Amino acid sequence: MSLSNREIADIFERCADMLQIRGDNIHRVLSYRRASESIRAVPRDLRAIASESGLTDISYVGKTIASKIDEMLETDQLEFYERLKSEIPEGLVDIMHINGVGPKKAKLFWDKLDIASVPELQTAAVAGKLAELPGMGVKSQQKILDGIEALSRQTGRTNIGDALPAAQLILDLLLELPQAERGALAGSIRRGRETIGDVDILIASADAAPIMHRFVSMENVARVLGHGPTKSSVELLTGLQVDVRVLERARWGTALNYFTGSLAHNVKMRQIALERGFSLNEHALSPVDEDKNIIESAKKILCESEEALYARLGLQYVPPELREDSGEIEAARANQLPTLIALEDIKADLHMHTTWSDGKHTIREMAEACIERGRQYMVITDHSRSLGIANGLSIERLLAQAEEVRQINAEMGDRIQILAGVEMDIKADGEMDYPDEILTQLDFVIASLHSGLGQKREQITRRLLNAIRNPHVDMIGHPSARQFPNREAVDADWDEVLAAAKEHDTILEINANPLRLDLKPELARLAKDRGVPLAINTDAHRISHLDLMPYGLTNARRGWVEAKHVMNTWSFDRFKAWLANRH
DNA sequence: GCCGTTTTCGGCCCGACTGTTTTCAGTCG
Repeated sequence: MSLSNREIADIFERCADMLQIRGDNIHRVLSYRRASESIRAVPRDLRAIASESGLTDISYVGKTIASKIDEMLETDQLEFYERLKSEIPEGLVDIMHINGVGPKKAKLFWDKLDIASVPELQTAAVAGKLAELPGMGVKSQQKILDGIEALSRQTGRTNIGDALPAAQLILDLLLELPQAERGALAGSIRRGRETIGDVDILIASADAAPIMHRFVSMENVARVLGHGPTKSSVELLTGLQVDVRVLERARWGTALNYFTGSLAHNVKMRQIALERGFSLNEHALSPVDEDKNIIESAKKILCESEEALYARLGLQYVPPELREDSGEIEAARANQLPTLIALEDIKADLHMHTTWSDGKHTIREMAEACIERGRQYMVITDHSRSLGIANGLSIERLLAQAEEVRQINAEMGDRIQILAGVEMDIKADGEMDYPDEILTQLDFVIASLHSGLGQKREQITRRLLNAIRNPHVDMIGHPSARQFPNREAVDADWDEVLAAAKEHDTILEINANPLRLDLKPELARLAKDRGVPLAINTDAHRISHLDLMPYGLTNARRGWVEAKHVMNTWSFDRFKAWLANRH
């Protein structure tokens, strides 16, 4: 066994927590946190990076952390972490993750009451022992009990497909108030992350009280976590936490930028502001003196729009999806940000299901729905015979379906072009689910992994390569097969997979379903950098799923993908010519 | 512990809110 990127990132995160409890320098703690986040986002195997350009190429990985990574890759453990564990009980890290408890409180409980786990803390709280501690009281004790309960209720982060509609409803509700001048979603939901910790909403208004009141008294509020004059937080009945902040319209640009994040992006923004003689916060750009102290007498610069703020700092406007400190600041400075793909660029959907397998609507119904959504062409791609659970198509049924697709396509005239395809299983042994002579009779073939997802890297990689090298396979569907919340991406050698896809001109899909979003952004970025053709598809199993396309677009944008990288932005004639050339 | 379009040393965000305080500490984002 060898440690994965994720496991290594987890270890660094726990190191940061323990160092913080121990009271180490906060910037040292932050270094470990930043390194952890950075490693988590790396799409390639750390081992490959170590043997090539070197681990310090990863941002926030310096000499010390690089050598710690090396140690983990070689020995599967980290001496530094083991030492910390002998010093700080691991349970304190869990305690620190309770809402309302930080490193100081965790250490206090350990020092004074010898508490080293969440259950012990709960017992002490129920017995009323926490309230007797210095700086604590009955309310703090109750808050901790609530926090423990919330922790057990919550399964972590919320998928964007659940969070976004819920957030949008609340925003719309607040914007109905006459006092609300404008409003927006901020935070990770605006950046389009796959999962959301909590929802941030900003409202511009000169009269905050009615907005705060309306927000905390919504009918779907489970409990009010905070209710101040300009900021309130609630937990919804679904367990999702939502924060609303009210601010002056004149400060909208700085505030929206600040609360959109990411933290790492904001840090860089502030650095650039300082270079230009300003301290930047959510309220304004404030002129500073040589010692970087704010000059109180100087006039502060307010920004009513984000565009104005970026312009003030000499930067191109950075779309929210790029704000992860992964090169966007440098690109904005050099005026070299990409023109990200947008929904209007999409001309087709290359992956959808019908009643022939596990879809809910007929070919004709899906076609009409695609026409309504402005698609110029589409591919019907039901499941193949091995996927029995999804009513996969036998060879006879597959060919009969292709016949029906062509018939309906003829009926549709020039309203839309429908191609006959299939989503074929890459079987667990690496074989394709249909023989070549059947595949030649189809217009478009997707190959996907649906089984044997826990196989070892060599085996998964070999299966993907088999599919990519098959001359009849045009696209790999949801290549990593990850699914939120519980199914991890398969372990594959993505360097090899991308190289093969490039060589054989095989499309890798960006699956738009919010439970998949696969390729993930980091891999999509790597793929387009290496010249691999991409496509963004809904994988619709019913008409309403066709509207999930924007999630795929957002995911692609997070991978710096432009329209020119994506095949289903092509005209039908160009796409058809590409297919003809392949087959 | 990391980082460098002022730098290889000296920075690294800080304001709102809560609960405990009686002027502030801790947490959060």
